[in-house]
Amino acid sequence: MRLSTRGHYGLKAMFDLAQHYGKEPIPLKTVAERQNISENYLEQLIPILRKAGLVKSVRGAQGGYILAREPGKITVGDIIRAMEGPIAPVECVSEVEPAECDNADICITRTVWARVRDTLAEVMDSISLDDMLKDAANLAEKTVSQNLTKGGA
Amino acid sequence: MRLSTRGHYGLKAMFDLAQHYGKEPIPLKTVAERQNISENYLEQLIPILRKAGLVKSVRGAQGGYILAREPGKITVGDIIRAMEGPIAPVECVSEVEPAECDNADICITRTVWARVRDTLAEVMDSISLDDMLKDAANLAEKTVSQNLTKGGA
DNA sequence: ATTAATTCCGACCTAATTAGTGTGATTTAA
DNA sequence: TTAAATCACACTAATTAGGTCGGAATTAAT
Repeated sequence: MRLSTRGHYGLKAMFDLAQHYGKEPIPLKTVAERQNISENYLEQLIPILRKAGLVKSVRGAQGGYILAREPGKITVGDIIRAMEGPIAPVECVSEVEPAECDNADICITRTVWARVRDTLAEVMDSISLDDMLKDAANLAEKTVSQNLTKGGA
Repeated sequence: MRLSTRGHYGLKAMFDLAQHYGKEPIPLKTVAERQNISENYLEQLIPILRKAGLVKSVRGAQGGYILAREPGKITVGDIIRAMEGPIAPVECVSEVEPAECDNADICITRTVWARVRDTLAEVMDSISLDDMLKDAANLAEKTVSQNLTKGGA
């Protein structure tokens, strides 16, 4: 039940773009450095996000990438589906084109996986990049107050 | 976000043992045939379940496997953890021995994965083999009434 | 005692996937 | 014109997935 680095790095990159969301495109090199990902590898991953319509690219000098929509309108689910394919603990309950199974009508494990799939989709679709930005802000605030407490007294 | 066949087959096998739970051990061959799994492969998987304390084996002729506890006391989570290792969408939020990460304190994607992990664990831990047996009974009943409707009229 | 059914154990195999690296062409702002 | 970028494609090493195979050890039934 593990994600590949594709999904992991994909979310990291998208979150980075969200943190620096504006009019200026962000070069991949910058994202790779900030997120500590191999630039070459990220260069191979980002077309997936582009083809999925999640980022826009600007070619040439001063070019880079920008989120295709506001951070509030991109969810973790969007990103993971793009990077890892449809959510499907097992093929026979894939969100798209579920594999045929001879005894699907009596298979109980199948209903278990369907429930897992739905739960997974629900939580991923419920978190947007904007939610993550807010979390980051909260976390930063707490860290500051912790530091104050530590440093103070 | 996909399960390997290990988890998939593991649950199938355990469900089969639950469906025929009693005093008599069930030979692996029977389970493999009923669940349509390669016997050789299942033979390689079942020791994992045994070592995890989920099934007991009886050697020799008329031997086989029995659930180590009542179906109500074995959950999907137990089985999946045994077959696939600790639940962890990414290593840094593994249920056991999470991998060290230099910037864990400020990493927001990490909190996302932790939430996914908890959701996943929650749903898997909430379903026991006994629940699955009950589902199967309900499903069978509906199928019968459907058949009656179809055949009748 | 023998046989047949069964678990148990470990070696082996092939194909696919993962997680990259590397090279170089193309585009474009400065 | 140059330097900073995206873009496209080929290559690779290591790991995992999903098995197969052969045979030893155990034990109920005959």
